[in-house]
Amino acid sequence: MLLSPTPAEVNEFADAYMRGMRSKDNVLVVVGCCCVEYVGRARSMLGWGGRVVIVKSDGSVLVHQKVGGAPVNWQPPDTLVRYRTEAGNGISLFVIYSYRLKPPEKMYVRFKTVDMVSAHRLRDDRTLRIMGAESDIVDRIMGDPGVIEEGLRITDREKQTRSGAIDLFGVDRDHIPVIIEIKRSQPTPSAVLQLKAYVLDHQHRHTGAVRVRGILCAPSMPVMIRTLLTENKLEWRVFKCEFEQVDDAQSTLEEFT
Amino acid sequence: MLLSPTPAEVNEFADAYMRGMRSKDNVLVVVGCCCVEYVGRARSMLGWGGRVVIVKSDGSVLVHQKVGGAPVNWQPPDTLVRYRTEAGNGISLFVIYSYRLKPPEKMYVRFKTVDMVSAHRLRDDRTLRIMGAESDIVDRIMGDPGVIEEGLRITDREKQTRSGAIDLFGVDRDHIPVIIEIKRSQPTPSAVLQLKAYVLDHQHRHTGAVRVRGILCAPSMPVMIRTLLTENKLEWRVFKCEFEQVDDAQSTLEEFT
DNA sequence: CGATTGATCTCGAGA
DNA sequence: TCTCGAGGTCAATCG
Repeated sequence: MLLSPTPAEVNEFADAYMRGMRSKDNVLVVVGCCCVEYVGRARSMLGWGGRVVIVKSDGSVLVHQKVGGAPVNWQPPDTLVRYRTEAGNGISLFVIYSYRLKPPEKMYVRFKTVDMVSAHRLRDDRTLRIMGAESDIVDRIMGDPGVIEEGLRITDREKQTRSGAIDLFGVDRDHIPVIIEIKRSQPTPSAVLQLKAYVLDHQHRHTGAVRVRGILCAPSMPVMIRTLLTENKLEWRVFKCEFEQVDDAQSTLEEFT
Repeated sequence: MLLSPTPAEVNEFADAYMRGMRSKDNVLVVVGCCCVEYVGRARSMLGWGGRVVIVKSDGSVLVHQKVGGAPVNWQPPDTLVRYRTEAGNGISLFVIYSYRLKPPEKMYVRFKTVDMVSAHRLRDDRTLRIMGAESDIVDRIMGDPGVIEEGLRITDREKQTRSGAIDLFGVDRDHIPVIIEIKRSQPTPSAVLQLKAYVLDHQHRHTGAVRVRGILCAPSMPVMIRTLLTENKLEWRVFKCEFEQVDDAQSTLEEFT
């Protein structure tokens, strides 16, 4: 860790900690006044300002401004990273240069001052375990079909068809078959096409005047999607699954006053 | 900046630098062994491991593992952040707790050891200037319609229809109306549907035997998309905007050997 | 390897 | 405030 180092010192430091095979677990953090230039699938320029830059040994580079959840500039993993010093306008600069070929893109992060640079060996073999995926929502609806429609009864889950797997299959209160397609995020037109394919497939297999309902179930339903559904004689339900517990919301709010 | 501080010291440090109105420009960086719990739109758990955590004064919290371009856990801007110490299993923990109401989600980052904590005042009023967005490509084509087709004349940009906004609208050399949909990245089936909707909408409004052409313009055109376009009597043009300079690609490659 | 799909997407424009 | 579409989307999965 160095405080207010010269460009040459940062350069030496970065090379020392991020080069070689032993650096697999290492991460570099640089805080200072820099500008950023990106050329690749698009092109961008960011003028001088204080930022936090993270370089990971897998090649990821992240440039964070003081605001915003996303990096203002970045390179993805498997990018080649090199450290340099540059002489510009009489002052010396520390440069993080990153480059990759597919697609061809490069990024320059040029520091005119560095407040702090530090390297850290991160020992970490854990991966994120996440709950609330589409399958979990299917579980929830199987457990309580009433959230979709009164009198609905689910008979199959992940029912296989030649078009793929139907999320849920059942019958409504009038004994009419219902095909339900579930999306945990905002549905796309392809979700409508998918549902339509299931319905058509079911009608083909049960040749005759069998009526089949198709319902798209998602947390939101854009107008374009509603139009597509209506055109295809399909239905929709807006359903969102919340995981937040209400119990400590109150006490939490009090704490934040 | 503190090296190997106790949980109480980190807590005091974080509070001191991140509280109050003067901290608007401040960013906190914490490196250490932590675990993360998230509950909200989904739910997740991440076991103990070394990570880099960034807290911005706009409320953003980012948890980065040693690999990957995206944070493993995060909270977006406008999240409320509080620092605490917790006693767990005989050891003391430093905790970054963040919470927001819409949508309700919370995240706990619990540190059992902290290698380094630092706070930085980032002076930065610059915003990213980006070139090559979809609108820039639309500009480019407006300036030189010939890249799409000889004799094409553009009459409208962002022309509003009931189905949404058409990127470009014009007439070809035979005075036949042309609707152009532009994608800066690989087109999806929904782009075809969108274009089809515009064409149908135009035909509905101008009832009669008015012929309208629809052209999808993108940097690549997968076979499936070509099939869909053909089925819908639509056309396509492959058009890509290059930004990469070839000049230093060679020298760059040599440097990385 | 490219093609497709989901995401705690993020972010910004427009109603 | 909410909706909706674009993104240097990213990242995982599938053929």
